[in-house]
Amino acid sequence: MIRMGRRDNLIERCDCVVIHEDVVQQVKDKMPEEETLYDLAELFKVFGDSTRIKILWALDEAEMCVCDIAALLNMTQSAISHQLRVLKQAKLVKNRREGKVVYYSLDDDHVKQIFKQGLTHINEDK
Amino acid sequence: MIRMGRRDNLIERCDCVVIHEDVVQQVKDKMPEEETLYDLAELFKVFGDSTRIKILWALDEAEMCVCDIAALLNMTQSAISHQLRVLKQAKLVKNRREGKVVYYSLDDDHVKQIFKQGLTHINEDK
DNA sequence: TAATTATATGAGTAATTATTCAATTGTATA
DNA sequence: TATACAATTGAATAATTACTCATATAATTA
Repeated sequence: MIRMGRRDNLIERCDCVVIHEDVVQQVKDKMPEEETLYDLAELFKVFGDSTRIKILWALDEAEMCVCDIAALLNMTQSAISHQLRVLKQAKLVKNRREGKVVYYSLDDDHVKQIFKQGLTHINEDK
Repeated sequence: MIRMGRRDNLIERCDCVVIHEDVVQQVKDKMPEEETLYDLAELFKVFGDSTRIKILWALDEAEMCVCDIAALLNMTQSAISHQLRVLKQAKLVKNRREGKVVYYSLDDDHVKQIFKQGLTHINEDK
């Protein structure tokens, strides 16, 4: 039974016979670092919630305070605040304080580009 | 106390006084349909898992069978199969059967573009 | 200072989900 | 036909998470 991983015990947990060892090795060599792919997934996870998508879209139109966003999306201010925290940690939004009011805005130029790519895929399904 | 939503009871659940009613209304008019934003979030949710990101990246390099992917990622073939199901439902991958083996490949040209945009954001953090 | 308001935050809860495990399906072959 | 194997699938579980509720913080104003 041919199994891979002799070089670097690649497949301790694979429960099947390797079919195309050469292809696997080639692709393995081309894969980015584990951490890069993890970070990428973490970023998309932030985009993977409709509330956050709405917030990002809204902030792309105009700078808004927490209360405005809550009104716009018909949600509690607390829920919005929690999500803004997530977006800020992901460095997608920034804020500035003006008295009691905190204004949020986009902190990244690529947000709309990422949206566009996503929409292209969605609309492809005719 | 000025509250919004008179026109279309927008803010039943907002628990704060609206600060910038005009801005909220302007942004509201520019927001895409609820369904569009939901679909967009659903798509990014698929990208928001490192296992799936790895699978997509791998398939961008080469067509592979389930067993190959499991070996490459050092995971069980069952786990991979479950994730391939998710990716297929999202129309991101397609497959073809050749005897006992099922080969998977990308079903979308934009996957790499979406990756690139994401990486641009990540690498922006110096 | 006390009251008000905008925002943030921590704990709790319900829902979602990635993986495991066991069993099944589909195909090839001995 | 019986066996082997790639892949799929369903149930169970553990972990994550979006939101609520109550409370705290920060800034303004009476």
